[in-house]
Amino acid sequence: MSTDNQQKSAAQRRTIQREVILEELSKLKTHPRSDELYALVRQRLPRVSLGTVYRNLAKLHREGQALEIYCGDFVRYDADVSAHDHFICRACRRVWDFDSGHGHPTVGEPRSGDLAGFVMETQYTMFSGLCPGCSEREG
Amino acid sequence: MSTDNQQKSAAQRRTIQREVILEELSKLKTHPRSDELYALVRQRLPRVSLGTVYRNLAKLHREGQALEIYCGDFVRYDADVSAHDHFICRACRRVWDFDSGHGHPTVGEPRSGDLAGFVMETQYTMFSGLCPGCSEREG
DNA sequence: TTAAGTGCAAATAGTTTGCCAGAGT
DNA sequence: ACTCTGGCAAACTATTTGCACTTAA
Repeated sequence: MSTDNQQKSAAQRRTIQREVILEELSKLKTHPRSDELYALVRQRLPRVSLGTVYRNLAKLHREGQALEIYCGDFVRYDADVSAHDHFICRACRRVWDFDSGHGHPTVGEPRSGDLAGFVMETQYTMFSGLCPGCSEREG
Repeated sequence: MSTDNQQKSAAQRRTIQREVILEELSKLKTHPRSDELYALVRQRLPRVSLGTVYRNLAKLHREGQALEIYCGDFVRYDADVSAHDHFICRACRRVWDFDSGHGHPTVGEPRSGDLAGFVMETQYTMFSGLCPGCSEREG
């Protein structure tokens, strides 16, 4: 009886804010924090609020247009949603893209019987250690 | 000239608090949050404070006796520090141990030249999706 | 027209920290 | 004794949310 085939997802409106947020995020390879991205977006939209940045990042993440990287203290964002992993420096906490070299094996059925029933959707590997700069500094 | 061969790490004192915290954490396979662990420890040490739980968990983590699992909203802890990965349910946010089946390949030299200089220390894979209970509920 | 989205500010909540008393070695 | 630790409460900070106003469709 309904005219749309979408389950019931509310209509999405195109806004300059979301557009600029995704554009600025896409320019970066640095996996910015929300406040770093906020500063950039503000240069183009001086009246934008941090709340809007958060709301749109969450939306972009839900739609699969952005990755959320949990770093403990905060979240970093990445507009590159292709299959890749990350390296986080334990000293400076910056994040790099990292191609682990063993690819992204798709996990089929888990081997142990007691894992039956789990629906696997995503997987991703986090590497950590020291980046070149910090490894020099720390010896 | 110094009598100890430790670099300068302050003397570690053995305290009941840390002992109980590690004991309770070790009993669990549920990767508790700090507040869940706090509730358990409190049953044995009613006057313990949440700050103490946090301080000791951080200490245990530094010493390699506990894992910190970043779940976005909060941190979960695990006393099993052997090589294993985790599955997090995106609906109920609970965490399970998960043996991915492809082991923990040690990453040798990164293949791309521009990754030279990175010191790799740890790596670990996070799986996510729906647990059996939530997958039933959500269809 | 109308409801999704925004700006703003206040509220949340997990975690950290300063301070002084208490306990391990 | 000498200091690392703990208890307590206040502080911090990343993130979320309520509300009235805008604006895309």
